[in-house]
Amino acid sequence: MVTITDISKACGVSRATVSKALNGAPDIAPKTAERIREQARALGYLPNATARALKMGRSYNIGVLFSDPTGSGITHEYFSQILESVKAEAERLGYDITFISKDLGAMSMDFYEHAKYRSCDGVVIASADFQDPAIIRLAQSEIPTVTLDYTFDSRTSILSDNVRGMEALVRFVYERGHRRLAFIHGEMTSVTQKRVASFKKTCASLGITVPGDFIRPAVYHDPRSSGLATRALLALPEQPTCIFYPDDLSFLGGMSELERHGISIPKDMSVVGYDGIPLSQILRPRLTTYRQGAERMGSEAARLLIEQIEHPDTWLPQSITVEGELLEGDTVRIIG
Amino acid sequence: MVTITDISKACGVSRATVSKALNGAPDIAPKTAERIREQARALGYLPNATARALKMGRSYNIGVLFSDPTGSGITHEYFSQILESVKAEAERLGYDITFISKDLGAMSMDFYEHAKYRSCDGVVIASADFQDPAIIRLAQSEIPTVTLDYTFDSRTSILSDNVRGMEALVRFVYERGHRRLAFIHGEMTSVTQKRVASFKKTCASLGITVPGDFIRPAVYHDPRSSGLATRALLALPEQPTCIFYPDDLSFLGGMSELERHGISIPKDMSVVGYDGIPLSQILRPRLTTYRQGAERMGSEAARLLIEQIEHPDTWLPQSITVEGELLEGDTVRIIG
DNA sequence: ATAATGAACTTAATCGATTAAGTCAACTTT
DNA sequence: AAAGTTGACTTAATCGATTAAGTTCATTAT
Repeated sequence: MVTITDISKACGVSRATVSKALNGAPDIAPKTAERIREQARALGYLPNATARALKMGRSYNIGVLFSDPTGSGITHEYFSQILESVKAEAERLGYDITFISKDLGAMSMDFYEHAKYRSCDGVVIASADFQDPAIIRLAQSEIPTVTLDYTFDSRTSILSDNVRGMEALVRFVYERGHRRLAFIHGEMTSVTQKRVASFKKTCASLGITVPGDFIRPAVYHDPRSSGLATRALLALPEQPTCIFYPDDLSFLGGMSELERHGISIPKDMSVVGYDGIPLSQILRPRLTTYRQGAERMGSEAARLLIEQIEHPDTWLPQSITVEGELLEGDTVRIIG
Repeated sequence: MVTITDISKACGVSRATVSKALNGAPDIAPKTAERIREQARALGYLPNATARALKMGRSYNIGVLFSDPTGSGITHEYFSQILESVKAEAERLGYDITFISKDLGAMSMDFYEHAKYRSCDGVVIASADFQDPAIIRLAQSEIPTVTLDYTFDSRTSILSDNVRGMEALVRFVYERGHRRLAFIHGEMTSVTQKRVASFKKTCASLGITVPGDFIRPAVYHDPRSSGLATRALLALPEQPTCIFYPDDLSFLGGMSELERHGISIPKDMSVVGYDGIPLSQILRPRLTTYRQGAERMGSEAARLLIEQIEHPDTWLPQSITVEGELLEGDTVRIIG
């Protein structure tokens, strides 16, 4: 491995001079600096991030936390989009990313300890159980964090516009004549609460009454569970004309169930999804859904985290809401 | 930050003793070791991976390289499954993972330089252009590597059983009476070559003649391109009875195109995919496809890489082929 | 009683890079 | 000419942990 010592010997200067020259310090003669840089290139010198991190107390490495209780965090298209854009933005700003998990090999550590152990300059908490004490500990620690879709007190977060998204969907189907709307929702997280509340509120403001059994619990990203919820809806004496699914993938479970009953979309039943993953627009019929700005959420998360890392003293916690957009597919029939 | 120095002061011993005690060195009196461990716990001591890496020349960090030219490496379900299982296995063995990319912030470095810069103990090359000189440089460097779905000379690799997979699919549709098979394939990588060769060979051995225009080029994971290829096939005077798609996602493009022509699956046209991503089994009709053992490929990649890292002198390059399985969906009609 | 052995530590160097403080010669200022 | 200033370096400490090579003292062997 070529180190600054090798360069210093080759150039006949001290290691300090080499370090300064390579970092553009002002007290190095231009031609010395040039000679040093030339040698560094010739020898194939690469700075050692580890040594630099140790001395500077900055690793230029940020942690990313995906702790889906179901264990399939990054395999969901929505989250992998977020990961991809966090990664891209972080790299653009000179940071690498490392996954933060519980338990590393034999040592058992929690998220906070793992982040410290790896000297992460900050952590993006992308998908997690925000009630988990280990998550709370991390979010309340001295480590800069940015959470996605959840806000901890006095901490920075990136939020998807769940309230407006749901409102847009309800208005969209309302305008197409639907009055009997059923909503299958995911686990009762804060996001879900916002969506349910927005669904109810928008319905109410439009004069739509939603029967209690039109609101059905299911599990996010689980076609089976939304299939069951769909079946329950179909068993009701009076059926909805449009079903809201917790997310695009869940819609697929509903789709199979509807098919099994010989119900065709959108002729016999209208449906809308949520997320707007690329798949939703490849499917036929194209799903009407609300596309969350996953890409922007990821890049904003990385950007804000790094700003916070680089200006810790002047940092003011903030929440950014990233707007999405309604994708008008072919799964909502016009009634009347 | 609590360091071994703090512990050494609290216990009235030298830092060396603390280090040894915490690492279970044999020359520390059991009760001293216990006292030190007790203090470490009480003070909330966490080892510093950075310092340890600097001294030991081992970072317990492995790089993962996903460099899809289309830029959407990890957002594909197949690759995100691999990533997830590489991550899980690496963590189980005490390693963290860091993404390796070209260009980090202002510094421009290639993959090899990036891996060195971060002191990665090894790199899993999961998805890349294996002709890229930067990839070749990394794969031929002194850094331990494991490649997926490609073998560099004298290097370890994990291969998916493309030959057997394709053979299984051809035999499957053959047994159901199909004799006119069309194959839409992806970009001509080594994987594609294997699949095309296996397709042709199996057809030949079964006495099936494949017209030249039944073999169509497209692009992996691109529904649009496979849609176009599908259209071209439908324009032929004599059409196939079964279309092989390059992958499950590409099938979706074909599906839309077939639908547009009023062709129903599998009544009017049979199809098979490749990959066996979870989505393929959620769709209706369930896709007949060959499931690659993405999960095992990822965990084997991590396992072999780490073995290689930990026993560099006795390491013999090897290639492991991970078997997949045919998923019998509902997209192949029985003829006759 | 003296030497040898071994257990239980400590000393000090080291990994690679950064940086505050110091040195020294050349140049200005008065 | 003496004093001050500046430019261009060097010295040496430091980040936190590891480890080869001592050191010390108690115990055992001869």
